[in-house]
Amino acid sequence: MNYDDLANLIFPDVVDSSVYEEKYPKRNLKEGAMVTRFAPSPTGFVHMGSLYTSFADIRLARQTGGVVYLRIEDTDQKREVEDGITGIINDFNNLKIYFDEGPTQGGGYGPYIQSERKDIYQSFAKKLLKEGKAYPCFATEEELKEIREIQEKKKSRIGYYGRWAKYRDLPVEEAIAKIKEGTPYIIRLKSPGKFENKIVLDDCIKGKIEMPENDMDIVIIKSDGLPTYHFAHAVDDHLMHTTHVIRGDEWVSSYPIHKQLFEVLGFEVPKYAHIAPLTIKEGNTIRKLSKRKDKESAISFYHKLGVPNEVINLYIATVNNSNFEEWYVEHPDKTIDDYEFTFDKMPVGGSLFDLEKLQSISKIYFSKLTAVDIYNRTLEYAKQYDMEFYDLIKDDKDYLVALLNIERNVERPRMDIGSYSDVKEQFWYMYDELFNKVEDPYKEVSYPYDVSFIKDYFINVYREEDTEEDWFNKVKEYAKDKGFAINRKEYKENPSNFLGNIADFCSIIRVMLTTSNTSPNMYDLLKIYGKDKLLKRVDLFLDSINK
RNA sequence: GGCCUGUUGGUGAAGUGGUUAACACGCCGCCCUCUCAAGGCGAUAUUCAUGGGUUCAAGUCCCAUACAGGUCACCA
Repeated sequence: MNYDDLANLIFPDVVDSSVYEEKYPKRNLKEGAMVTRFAPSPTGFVHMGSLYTSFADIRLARQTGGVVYLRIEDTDQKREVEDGITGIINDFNNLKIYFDEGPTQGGGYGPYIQSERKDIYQSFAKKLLKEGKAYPCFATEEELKEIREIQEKKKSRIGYYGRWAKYRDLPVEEAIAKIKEGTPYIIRLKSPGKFENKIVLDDCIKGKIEMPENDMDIVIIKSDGLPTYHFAHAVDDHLMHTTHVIRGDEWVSSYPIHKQLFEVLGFEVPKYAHIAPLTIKEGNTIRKLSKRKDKESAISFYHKLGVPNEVINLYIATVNNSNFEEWYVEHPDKTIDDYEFTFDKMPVGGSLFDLEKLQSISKIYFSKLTAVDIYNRTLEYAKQYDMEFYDLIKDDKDYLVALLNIERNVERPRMDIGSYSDVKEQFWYMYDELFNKVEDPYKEVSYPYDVSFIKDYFINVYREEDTEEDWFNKVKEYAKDKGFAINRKEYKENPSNFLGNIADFCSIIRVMLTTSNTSPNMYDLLKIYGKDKLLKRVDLFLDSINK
């Protein structure tokens, strides 16, 4: 009896691994081209964290003329979520993020879903079995628990290794006999490593990290016949010819296992880049952004808010490469695709997720769009999230476009819109349907003097056809007549001589129309709103504050 | 507990032995201005976690301590 017998008993119907080596030849790419992959497990939807990692995968592959593919890691059937796979694929499609190869588009190195690669993993497991580099382990759950308890008591390292690995040196005959009896088992690696030895991970982002060599006899094939993450990683990334494994840094500590697995299998070890996660502050503790706990993690959160995908992308680019933001400001006409991302500019520690920063990026983004563009996108957004607003704007494009154009086509446009929902927020008062719904819109407003003259102003002075200059001259003239100072200095010198200054006068008009002390350029607002409606609003205003 | 990583202003951060310690967000002040936003000017770190050391020179290198994070599954 020898290892071959054991291997054939366990995997009788599996082809030789050399078949796969031939089937998946080295990729024909130019020097320096990176092959990367994004490899999620299908446990839910695409979230900020996935986007963050996949961003690096995609950018780096594209900018080196390489290949980026999507691989679904569904070897844990317990965690399986209904529609997990299609969910992820749809999310990426909706975000207009495309991979060169993957479950839907195919490619020469598939299948791209791990559960469909069972035979491949088993073939390589059989190879290791034959070579005596792996073995069946019959330890029961209780046995493993017992080992751990003893280890804890003795304060030694926890795990299945060395002398604790009781089935490691079980004679082949006995193993075969046990299997024939029907004893349940799994396949473990017979680790050739020693804990005392040091290995070095030369990480593309974090630099050199020294770690002890792996000596754990880790599981490679589970009782359901599927591989563990570690084993699948080695086999897949070898066969798919990944050059750079880009993944979350929670994997750093399993690097010794992975390096050993590649070596035992006779594979070339790929390069690794461990990305620090996006983190969030909860009270005083900082933790990884969680797709379960944090609303900011869900892409739908931004969609509901009306933040465009491009902005999410810009934010991710900003966090991903420390120099991107500065570059982007200096090159306003360029896009993310023009920037060259590098590993050494990626953050080593975790970066705190900052919604405020995202909003600021969004405002800059919006300030570069045309009014028509914003209108169209807002319409689309409102159709999905705000039917009331949709109905108001769908048939009167010109009106909203005119509003959006206020102070837009200038060298330094306004930056007060950071999302599609901000559009309504910004201009709601320009829609009587919305305004009339507000109960007592002027309840915070009061004046130390009678402002009834404002009606007179609108009836007798205000004219829609005036130019901005004429309009303001008339405002000044009128305000002066009513006892307001028309220049700031004059007022500052002698405030008691006046009812207020010109700003106070304008504020009455502004508050009347918008209920607020802040708004875009008033001349434009008044003109767009229209004199007839203004006269009605004035009545409403005066009635309300004179109550 | 073992192994690994990180700690620079209110926040995110640049920084790889010699700089006035970038930049961005925020906040504050002034200017401009009908308001706000934008813009302009300026302020915002006596302690680059703490303590030692190496060096002519240390945020940058070494050691210790503290704190934070990751990881030690038939989960990925």
